[in-house]
Amino acid sequence: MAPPETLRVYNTMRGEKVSLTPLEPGKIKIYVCGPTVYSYVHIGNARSFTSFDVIVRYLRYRGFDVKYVRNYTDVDDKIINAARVIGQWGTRLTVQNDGSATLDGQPFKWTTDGHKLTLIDRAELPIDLAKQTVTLDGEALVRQGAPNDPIEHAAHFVREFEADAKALHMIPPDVSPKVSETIPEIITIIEKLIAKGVAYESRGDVYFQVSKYPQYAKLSKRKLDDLQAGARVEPGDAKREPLDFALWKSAKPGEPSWESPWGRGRPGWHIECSAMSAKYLGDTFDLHGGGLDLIFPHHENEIAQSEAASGVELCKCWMHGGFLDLEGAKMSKSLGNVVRLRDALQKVDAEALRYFFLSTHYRAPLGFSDKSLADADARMEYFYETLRLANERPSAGGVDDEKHLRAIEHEMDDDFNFTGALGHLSALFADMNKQLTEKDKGKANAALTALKASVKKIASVLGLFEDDPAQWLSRRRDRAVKQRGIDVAKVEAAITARADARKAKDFKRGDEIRAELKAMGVDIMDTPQGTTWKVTPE
RNA sequence: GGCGCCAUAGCCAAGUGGUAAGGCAAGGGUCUGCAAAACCCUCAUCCCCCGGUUCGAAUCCGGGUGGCGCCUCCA
Repeated sequence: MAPPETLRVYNTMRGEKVSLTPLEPGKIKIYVCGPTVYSYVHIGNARSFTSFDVIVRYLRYRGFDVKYVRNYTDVDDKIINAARVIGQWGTRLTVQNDGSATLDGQPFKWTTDGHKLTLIDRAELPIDLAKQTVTLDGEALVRQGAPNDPIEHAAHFVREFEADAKALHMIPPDVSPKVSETIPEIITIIEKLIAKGVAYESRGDVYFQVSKYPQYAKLSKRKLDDLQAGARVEPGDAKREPLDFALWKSAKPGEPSWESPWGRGRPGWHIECSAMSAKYLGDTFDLHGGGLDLIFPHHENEIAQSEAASGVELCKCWMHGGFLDLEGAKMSKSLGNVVRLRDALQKVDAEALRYFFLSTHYRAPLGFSDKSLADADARMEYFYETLRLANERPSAGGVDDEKHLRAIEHEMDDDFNFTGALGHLSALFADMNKQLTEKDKGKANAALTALKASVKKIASVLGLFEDDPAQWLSRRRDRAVKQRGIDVAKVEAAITARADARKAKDFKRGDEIRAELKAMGVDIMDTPQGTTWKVTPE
């Protein structure tokens, strides 16, 4: 399929939807700001990455040759801090995913005010834990046996991220560069900026001089005067002007550092993305993605650095994903209202979580709640139950389904309107169910074959329906059984007893048994193949 | 304080000038011994409020109210 001419994308720089015109016909180069790997990703992060996952999948579905780069920030203050905490307490302190924690094998209590993890009830220990606080941005993330090496700490959480991403059915990017592996390129860019007179060295640090770059803040549309007012100067900073930001930070003891023309040190936060995107995508590329919170200062600084260095536009179109909200507030590690992805995946199926993410447009806020998750899970059950029945039918040719695919493409072509597409997906499944009850089986099977083919195509875009339906349904039931503490043997005995009662025409007893099971959360279905049962998760 | 986003039925949520997708819930029906599942029907004369532009606005403009975000680390 030839890539369409009509695809429109909301460009934050312009504040409106623009036609996606690739720099090179048929090819799209996209850079997505990846995670800072100091702890586990939360579902807010996951929502954003899932959005770009579907966007990349759709661009490929549409026939574009996509090069997808998503970095890991593995050199950063947060990582250094997290590793330091672990170095201090080492293997003695662990906090499990369920919130329980131990110190030297003994359970202890902890609280968090959103910024600090406070250990309580353990004043007798060598460290005065009654007063001691751990600044981990609300994340009680301490893993057993972690060494006090920030790079190793980061590498560990890269692996954890990759496991989580895979569990959420995300496609891997073509390139996942790391800061620690891009140091030479970072140094080269900084040298270029110094040579051009927009950056300067000061006491082993290097800063970007914002006043030398007149277009600064064109993405976030701020006025320099306003920024000036709120600018913060750290005590240790050697900036010329408050708005200047660090490209290179001189090494402090215990921090990872590399040799540079300015002495040992490490890169500032923003320069890495400039270096990595240039290295893998060139000076100008098509799409740049990230969360809304990255607009300022991260992307703003990225633009300033890259464009000052290269003299050309960094990116044709800036895409920003909306936040995931928990009880009306943005989910973020610094607020402490965090649900980790891996914890969410314990409670709900990965595809149900994906469906939930896609149920609101990628730029809009998405409210997370147990109910919204349960709704998504119930919807996935409907889809999979339909597919299970449809898969029992033999394939038959002769019919095409264009209607649903075209409708979904129409939605997706308009700024990746996942949610609009999902509306048409409902129509597709309703059609499948109609065909499943159609009297003319031959005709129905031909229609179902075409509809199943459409589902398969859409599945590849949404990252849904990748499981075998029967297995998916079975896993869902297993999880619900476990959650509700249901005794499977008891359920099956009850079903047998009911079958006996029904055989004896004792429908009253049969219905009593049904009611008893219902009270346990078990629904039974009488089918031509016998009685089956299902459990709705709590 | 500065900048920006949002406000659609009981709930969630698409829809950026042409007369309100979809899902959940609810009510009715078909099927079933009864159920479940599925399917069908019903469910916003109207899109926070006020004013304006227009033949025509949920959609554009101005004002107001309410919520959120960024301005410090953040997807």
